[in-house]
Formats: sequence, C-alpha cells, structure tokens
Amino acid sequence: MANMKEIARMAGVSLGTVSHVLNRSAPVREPLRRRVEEAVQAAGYQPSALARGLRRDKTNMIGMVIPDVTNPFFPAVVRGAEDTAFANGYRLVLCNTDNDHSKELVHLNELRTYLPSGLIVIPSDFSDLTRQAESYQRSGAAVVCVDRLPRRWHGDSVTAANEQGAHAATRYLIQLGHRRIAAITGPLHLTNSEQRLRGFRRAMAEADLPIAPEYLQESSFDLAGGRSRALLLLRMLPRPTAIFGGNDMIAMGVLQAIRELGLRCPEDVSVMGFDDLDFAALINPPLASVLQPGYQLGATAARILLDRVHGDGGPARHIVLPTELRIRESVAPPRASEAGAGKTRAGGARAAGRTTPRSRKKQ
Amino acid sequence: MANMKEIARMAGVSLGTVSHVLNRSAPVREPLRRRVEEAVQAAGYQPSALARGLRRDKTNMIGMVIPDVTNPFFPAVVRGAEDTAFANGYRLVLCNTDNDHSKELVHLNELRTYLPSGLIVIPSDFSDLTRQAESYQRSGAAVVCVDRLPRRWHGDSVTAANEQGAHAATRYLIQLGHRRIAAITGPLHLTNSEQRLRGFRRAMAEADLPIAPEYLQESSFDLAGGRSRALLLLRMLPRPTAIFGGNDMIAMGVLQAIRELGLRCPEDVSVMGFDDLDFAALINPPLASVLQPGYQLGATAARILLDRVHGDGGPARHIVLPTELRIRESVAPPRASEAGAGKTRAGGARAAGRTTPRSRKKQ
DNA sequence: AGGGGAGAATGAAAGCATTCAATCCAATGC
DNA sequence: GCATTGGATTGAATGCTTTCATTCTCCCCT
Repeated sequence: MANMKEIARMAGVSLGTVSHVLNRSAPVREPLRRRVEEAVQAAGYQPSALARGLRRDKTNMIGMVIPDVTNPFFPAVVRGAEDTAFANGYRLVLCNTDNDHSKELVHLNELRTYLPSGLIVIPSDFSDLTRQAESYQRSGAAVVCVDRLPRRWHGDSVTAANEQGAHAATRYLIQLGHRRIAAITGPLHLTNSEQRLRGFRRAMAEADLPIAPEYLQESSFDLAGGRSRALLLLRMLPRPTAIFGGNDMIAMGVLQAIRELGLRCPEDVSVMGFDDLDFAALINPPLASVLQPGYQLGATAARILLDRVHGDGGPARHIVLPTELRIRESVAPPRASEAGAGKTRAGGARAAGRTTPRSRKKQ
Repeated sequence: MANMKEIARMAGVSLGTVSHVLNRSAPVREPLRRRVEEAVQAAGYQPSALARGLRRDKTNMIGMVIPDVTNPFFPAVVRGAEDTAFANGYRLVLCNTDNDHSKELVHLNELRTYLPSGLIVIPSDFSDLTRQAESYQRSGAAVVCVDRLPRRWHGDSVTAANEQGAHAATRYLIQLGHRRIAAITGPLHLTNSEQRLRGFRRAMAEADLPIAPEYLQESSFDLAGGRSRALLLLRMLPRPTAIFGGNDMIAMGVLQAIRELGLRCPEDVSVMGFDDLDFAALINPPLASVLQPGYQLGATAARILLDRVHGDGGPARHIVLPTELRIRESVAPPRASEAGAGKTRAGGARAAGRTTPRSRKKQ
C-alpha cells in the first residue's frame, strides 16, 4: 500500500500538506486540498495506524480487561464499550484475566506497549489496578473501572446501584410477607457483592427482621456454589421461605437445589436473582431478578474514557447506574401459615416492578 | 519509559546488540548479553509494540471479527481464540459486525492499518470476506473463517459438523418413534443453517419419512423467530410430534410457544436444539441439543492462524470439529397413539447421547 | 511602490526498533 | 607465522507519520 510520501509526490505537494489535509491540522487551500484528496482516492491510501501512534505517542486502541467473556454478564458490557468506542473511531483490545490478578498484571503491562488511549477494566479478584493505573495516567492514558472496584480506587468508575437494587428486591420479598429470608452472596471481597449484601441487610433492618447468621451464605458467583449453599439452607429448620441470590447464576443453582429436594418454586420457596441475564425471563419458573444495565455500564465507561482522552481533566467521576426490579413468577407470597404476623399481603408491592419482555438475540 | 537507545547506552553496547538480545536474532556472548539484560531490568524497559510493528510490517495483533459478542454462542469462540492467541503472545482486537456486511467491511478496512498478523472471522450475512481476504493475504496476513463460510470461500476454515449433528439429532427423534418431525431452520443463506437442514433431510430420507413442506420453517436465529414459527407449526393438523430447532434460541422459542398453547414438552411435543448453550441444561425441561464446541472452534482457528504466521504455506485447511448429541428431558417418545407403526421404541437410542454436567461460570 | 503581516506551504526532525552490510576478533589450518 | 574463516558486534538505513520552525505568497495599507 502506498505511503504518504507517495501521495505527496502524486499530488505534487509536501508531506506536511498531505498530513494537514488528512488531519485538518491546518488550513489547506482548495486546489492543493483537492489534489491531495484525489491522490488519496486514486491510491486507496490509508495512513498507517502504527506510524501515527508512534508519532503521536497514543493510538486509538482501548484496552478492555475483563474476567471472562464467557461469563454471561460481561458480553453486554463489552458490547456497550465497543459500540461507543467504534462510533468514535476507537478499537477494543480484549483481554481475559480469569479473575487472576497476576494474569491481569501481565495484560496491563503488555497493553502499555501499544500506547492505548485508555483502559476499561473490570478488576480481577485482589486486583492491583490502583497502582498500575497510576503509571498509565502518568503517560496520559485514562483508566476507567467498571462493575466493581479494586481496593483504594479513586479514579473514574461506573457501577450499578448494587445496594439499592438489593434493597428493593429484599423489600419486595418482605412486602410479599416473607420473614425468613436467606441470602447467598457472591464473594464478599468483591465490592459489588458486598454492596448487595448491605442492601439486603438494610432492607431487613428497616423491617425489623432479624437475620439468622446461618441464613447468610457466601458463595462463588456460579451455579455450583449457589446450588450447594441452597442445599444447606433448604435443609435448615425452620426453612427460609425466600432466598436472595447474589447473582442469577447463584439463583439458578438455588432453583436446581429446590427441584432436587422435591420442593417447588415459588410455592415452597421464592427465589430472587441479580443481573437479569437474558435467560432469567426464559426459564421455568421465570426468575425474578434485579436488572443490571450491562450495556450501559460499558457504554458509559467508554464515554468517560473518551471525554478524558479529549482533555476532560475534571475530578474523578463515579457514575452509578440505576438497577431495576424485574418481578417474575419465581417470587410469590409465602404459604398462609408462614406469612409474617400482622404484615399486610403486599398490597402495593405488585406495582414495584414490571416485567418487560426482552429478546433480540440473533446468530 | 526508556527506549532502546537508552538501554544500549546503559549497557555500553550498540543498538543492534540490544535488539539481538531481545529477539535472539543473533548470538550474543555472555558478558554483553548480561549487561543488556541488566539494563533492561533496571530501566524496566519494554520495546514499543508500535515501532516494532512498523519496522517488521506486522504486529502481534489478531483481528477478531464476529457478529455480536452478546449472542450467547460467540463468547466461547472468542475465548478459545483469545486463550490460544494470548498463550503465544498475540492479542485480540474485537469487532462486532451485527451481521451487517457493510459494517464488517469497515472493520476489515480499518484493521488493515494496524498490520495485524491475521484475522479470525465469523462472516456476516452476505459477507464480502472472500475478496477482502485476498488483499490481506497479499500483505502476508492470514485469514481464518469460523462457524460459517462466505460464498466462494476457499481459505482456511474451522466449522462444526453441522450436518452430522443435525443428522444424529433427527435420527434420534426418529428412533424414539417420531414420524411427524418439523424443523425450524435458521436463515438458509447461512452455510451452517443450510448444512443442518441437509442433515435433517438426510436422516428423514434414510428412514423413508416424508417431510411435509409446511413442516419446514425458516426463521432468524432468535427466540422470537422460533416462537412465531412454532406457533404456526403447533396449530397445524396433524400437529408435529417433534420439532427440531436450528439453534437453541429457536428451540427456546418453541418451548415458549408450547407453553403458551397449553401444551406440554415432552409429553405433547419433543423439542431438540442445536448449540448446547450453557443454559440448555438448566432450563425446564432441560433442552436436548447438539453440542457445538465453540471454544474449540475459536482455539483451532487461532492455532491455524498462528501456524500460517509461522510460515505454514500448505494448502487451505478445512477443519470440521465433531458435534455431540446431548439428550435431555425435552425429548421423549411420542404418545403411544402417535408412535410410528412398526417402529421399535428406541431400544438402543438412549445410548446415543450422554448427559454430562457442565458448569464452571464465575463472575 | 514598498513594508508589514497574515495565512499557506514546506521539509527536516523526531519518534523507536529491526535489519543488513560492514567491521572486528579470535581461532584454526597450513 | 600468516591467511582464512566463522562468529560476534556495530551503526547506518529504513519504515511512516506528525510537528514545528521556517520560508514563501499575496494582500493590504500607507
């Protein structure tokens, strides 16, 4: 492919002029500009992204570092980021960390050599991002943190309203009449898990409901963890009438455990998830959940990053996107014999969440 | 960050020597080599990927062009490719085309300016990849096609055994005693859809079963399409006793339609999917499906690409990875009154597929 | 008509690593 | 002991674009 010198020769102008036409970095008078544009057309010339990046000390790449694309929640975040980046001429380099902070470190170090404009990171467990980000920022690259934060993070971040979401979900269960509500949280060293737990606790406290310590189980964010903790919970006496899962995978595990024990959802146990993954509405019974706007999370992170690239030097922004309760058939009032004494039967609760159909997958 | 000249100065050697130490491109005697390595350490030096790529006319990036990460089948492919690429020092630039060939074209053109080592592409509808790939290959970049092929594709490819998979699935339904089997295919301009249909037809032909034309429905690869086609099929008289979906999303739509009409699966209608997405085993009833090795698809594509980069100039490779039947509760023999006259009740059929638990998601 | 100045165009330098032809050295062979 | 050979080392050239100091034009004003 032709290079810029070639174009300059063809158009009979200097290198600088070609560059100025290409980048609008200086006014170029009509006749020259036209000649350059025609030469570019004729040669099918495209500037080398490498040479450009080398010279400018910055490329239009954005490093996207996430635990695992294969995890059903993350693709939406990636897609949101990619769309926004793409629309602005930026490209995403995708890195999976498997939640391993040493693998994350490798990616972070490697990525630097490409001089990306910035990084969008969903931190791994025990991430060292805070320190790494400093060196990026020193070299003018922006770093935005998404979904969960590493310890001591003070930079830009975009997260979901985990606490509110969990609070609303728990409150809904309480309004339905549940009193013995258990929770299976995700790993509590993750800020999002911890926030969800806090929301759960707050709702329970506000209703003056005690939380039996054994009703609080910590699990990994997966189906197996949810299932095993649910098996424990479901065998306790008295048995909880509702279980709040730290995410939808956990909730799926709960549903599985319920089936295995010959119990029924929602008749015997109500189940609430978190994330509202696509399949939540599709399973049987449809899973009530707290919608987390994955796409928006990614898109917003990219937006902030681009603002930084374009010179926004303001203080760190901490965007918290609203969550939304999606009520579905996996939650129902407890059996009459179980209903909280004196509690009304969730008169207004039904209005708290609406079920909106979602489906737009194509292959 | 320091550059190579700096390192050369620190180590008291020439630029060339530093380069040779870094790339093992020529032997360097111990004392010098040590001095260079120490200088690299001390300065925390990392070569600039941009300068390197510029000089070598090739970077260690791989363009990964897919329809949509958000589509549940693709993340596994991406992950397979990323793992293999990463293990060999390559990085993935992710591009979503939304199945739009003009968007694909934009990506393909843009990507070129990064001088990637190659491209892994799941072609969009009506992709112009065949032509684009030529120009890549001329410049020494490899292009590998995955999952489906654009028209007239003669380059490297990695696909699943779509025909065999569909054949095995259909044969299984037949062996269960079904005779009126309908199929809802994906878009038939996609090679994978078409191959699955061919497998379906072959199995039916081999059993001397006719296929009523109205039992063959074409749909988009999504839930809505599957649902609407299923509603048509389920209202036909005689009603099919089994429906084979072109992928799992379509099959999900079928299940939904069945429920809506007050029918039951598998008692009234058996349902078979294709892909074996993670949720297939988790829904109710668990969905029988044809496992497509998404991760392997991606990993193999990356493997081939790397071989090409390392100089494999052999003829185009067309890898076809085996699919595997996953029998689950969504399929069962038809009601006794429906069973094909003279057909045995699928004695050996049960052995044809085994259900293996799969779950390893973490967040 | 001459001087000044704004705007346009130029081209060399910079940014960084790789490669190759040339040089250097030591050891081997005769 | 000298020439030859092969391996080790060097440094200039290269790839491509952006930037900036400089030069050039042309117009306006006095």
